[in-house]
Amino acid sequence: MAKSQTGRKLQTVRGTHDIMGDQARTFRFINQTFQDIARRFGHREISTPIFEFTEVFNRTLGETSDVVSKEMYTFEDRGGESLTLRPEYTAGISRAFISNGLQQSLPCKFFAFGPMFRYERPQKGRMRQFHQMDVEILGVPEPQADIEVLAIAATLLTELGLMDDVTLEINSLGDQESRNAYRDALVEYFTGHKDRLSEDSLARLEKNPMRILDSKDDGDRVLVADAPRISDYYNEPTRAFFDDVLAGLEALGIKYVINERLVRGLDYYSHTAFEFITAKLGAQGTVLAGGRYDGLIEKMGGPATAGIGWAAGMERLAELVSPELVPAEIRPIAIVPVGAACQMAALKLAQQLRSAGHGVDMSYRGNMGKRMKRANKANAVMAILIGEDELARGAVTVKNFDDGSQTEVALDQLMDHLSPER
RNA sequence: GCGGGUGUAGCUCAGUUGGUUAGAGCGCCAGAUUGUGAUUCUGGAAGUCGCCGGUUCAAUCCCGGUCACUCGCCCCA
Repeated sequence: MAKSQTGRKLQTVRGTHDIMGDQARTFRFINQTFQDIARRFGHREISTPIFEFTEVFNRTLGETSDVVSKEMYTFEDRGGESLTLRPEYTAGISRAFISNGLQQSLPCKFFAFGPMFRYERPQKGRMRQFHQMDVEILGVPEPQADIEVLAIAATLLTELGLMDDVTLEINSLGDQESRNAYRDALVEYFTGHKDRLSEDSLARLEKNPMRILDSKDDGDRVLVADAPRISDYYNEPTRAFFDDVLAGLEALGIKYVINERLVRGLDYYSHTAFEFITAKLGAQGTVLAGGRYDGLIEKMGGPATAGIGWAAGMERLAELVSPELVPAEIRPIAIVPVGAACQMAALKLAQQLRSAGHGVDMSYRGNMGKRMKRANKANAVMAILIGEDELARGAVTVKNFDDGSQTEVALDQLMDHLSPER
């Protein structure tokens, strides 16, 4: 292993990775599929800075959330400002909405992607720098937005060939009134059973009681089984809203499972919350998740604006996507000059073909045999051999690498000869 | 932040009950083949056995620490 001058191993920072080779190709495929779909749904790209003033995140995500309390990459810049590398996209997009006065142009439909940063213990499907794709609709309080956003998700997972690997779990956290009523009931119930709660859940009871519903502790699960159910606390508007969302999913043929214990980690959610979950990734089964956050923008100091969106983890998706679906790199045409005298002619031809849109590979040194080897390694479709003999006749030799066949083609007919191949 | 597993060549892995020159396959480079690749044959380069310390006449092997990876918990995409 190579070492730096300080004698330390030259390696990436824990939980970060170089993305290259097949993984880079898979990422590109996923991202292009995502962007294409988002545009079809009328979403526009937004790209916000990778870091923001720290308040942007700790105000919106909730002081007690794990992300804020222990996972943020926060640092002071040279001017003494506290800045934070973004741990998720919604807060930054909401900030951008306010900063740019976009209430003038509601509704706003955005898509975004890029790296996120969370200081966590790395695990399968969990890194300190990871990549998300994100979709948001701002300014639509109607359930139609929930349905649309879920339709984008379902389309994406379908086109990535993952719909069979994944289950959509959905829940309604209710509006403020329903949520508060339920929360109170939960606290009362669990407080009555304090002695039987796990240590973790005792802490949750203080910080975020709804999290107890998610506990993996066996003792907690027994208690949770008899805990009050959120659906019993829905008020009429909440019930009607959730029913509309579910009816929309049914109309679109999107299968779902209602999970009344599904809660989200970040404070800003209300009404719809959902996760697409897979069993194929070990402990990190959530591949795409989101929900409604109607109060967030107002809480940040902007105009009261409804919002709903989701984020999907690229690394997690990439682990699931079948390699056959990922487009192969384009196979280049190799240009092989035979002898130094043909170097310039080869260079010109390469430029000509590249300008015409062909992928062209030309190696930098070596005799013909070497260059042929190199061309083969580059997975070229064919080699164009340029030698003095052919050149004198105004022609080149075209060799097909797949069947080994070889023909002489006049230079002025070369473009036509190549076009059917591309 | 907590617990388990792992760390030998670019990659996948053998191996040494502690002993002097640490191996294989793949890959890479070169030659057979200076106007023909993929096949075949021959040769070569490449390792401070993750790092630091301890035990020992002797450590890649045993012990401690550390770093990284990995699996799980917390939490999350």
